[in-house]
Amino acid sequence: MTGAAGPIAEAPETTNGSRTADEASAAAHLAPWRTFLLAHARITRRLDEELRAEHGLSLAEYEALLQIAYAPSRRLRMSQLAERVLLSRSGVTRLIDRLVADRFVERVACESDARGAEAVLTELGLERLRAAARTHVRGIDQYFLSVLPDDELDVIEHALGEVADRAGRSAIADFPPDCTPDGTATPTTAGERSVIDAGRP
Amino acid sequence: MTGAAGPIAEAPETTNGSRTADEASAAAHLAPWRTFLLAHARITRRLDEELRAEHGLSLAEYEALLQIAYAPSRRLRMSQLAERVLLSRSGVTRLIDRLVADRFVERVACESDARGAEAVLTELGLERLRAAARTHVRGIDQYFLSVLPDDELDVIEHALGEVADRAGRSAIADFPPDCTPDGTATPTTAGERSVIDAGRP
DNA sequence: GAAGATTGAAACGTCAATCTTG
DNA sequence: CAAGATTGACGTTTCAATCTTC
Repeated sequence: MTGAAGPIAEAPETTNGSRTADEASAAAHLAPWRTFLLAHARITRRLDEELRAEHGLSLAEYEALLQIAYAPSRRLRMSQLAERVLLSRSGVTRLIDRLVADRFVERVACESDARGAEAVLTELGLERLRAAARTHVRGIDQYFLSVLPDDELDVIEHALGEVADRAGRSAIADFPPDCTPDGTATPTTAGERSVIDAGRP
Repeated sequence: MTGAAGPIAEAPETTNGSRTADEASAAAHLAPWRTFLLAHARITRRLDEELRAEHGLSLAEYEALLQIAYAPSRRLRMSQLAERVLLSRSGVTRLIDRLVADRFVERVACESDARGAEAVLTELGLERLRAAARTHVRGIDQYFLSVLPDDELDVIEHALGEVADRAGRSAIADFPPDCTPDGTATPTTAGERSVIDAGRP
């Protein structure tokens, strides 16, 4: 397990029975991460497809409408919307452009701060949102919530909350906890480590 | 909890003390899903930023190189690559275009099937991959694996595997398990249900 | 005709620069 | 000058159409 050769080792196909034990432990270690990626990609795609097919809304558009609907007076400042839908400011500007073109939202100047703009949900937008919500709730239940027992959902919520929190702290500054200049980094993800170590004599 | 008014109810601000109990149970029910989205967005962005900054590779490019490297003879058919990196066929064509331009990959005709093309990792590509793998492994450890105890990782892997599986089955056909034509759907995601129910007299 | 791969057109998102207002 | 929002230029990804080979 130490001098892991793995599939990226120098010798093309065999060095000494690599591709069995190493490969297994590698896959096992990376598995949670790849499963996480796969689950996200699949569900997200499903929800998006179903919303488009049944209501002509992308998932991003739906989530924007929902966030606006949840805000007081059904209106929300652009930058706050950006935070809630995980998009850049300019991304939100353009998303709202589309929703305005569809008459689901109106863009109005902010009274208290003339620099600001607010997105206000229209009656038409609310109707569309209500219809789309059925589809979206059904999808989340079908593909996520109803698939898992409550205790597993609890673990996921807690664990991924921890994860999101860890990844959310300042981009720079908490960088080199296990990354040393001389290359004595301490990666523990066995699978890809073979990629790293393979080049060493 | 039944006639939930929620924040999307007809009356602008009050109907009967909505926005406390309803709001709380709504948020609680949706929380695992939103946490899942947030965690994915944050980690993915971090990994991508770090790979770009330290090695000039996007996360997608890195993952493509890795998949090719893991394949026998370090070569992979385009369509197989598409499956493994969760991209469309045309997406992969263009991704490989970039990697070819960077000299990390060569595109060669498939011997056994003249329709096919294979992406072959170059020596330069392997070197870059090895360097980048350090960064990537460090990131996954730092933001994901090392954040969680093993038993939670096990739950996540198992649970999200289940989820990915459920969302991976045929797009059509397994649609209407809890969606009836007359609108008696059974959404259980309390939060957004208020959006749905609010319009009813 | 079906499958593998590529291409053109378009959708969507980001960064950097800009404009306006605080 | 800092903050909110928008715009222009650009990169990436997808869909639909196409070309080639099975």
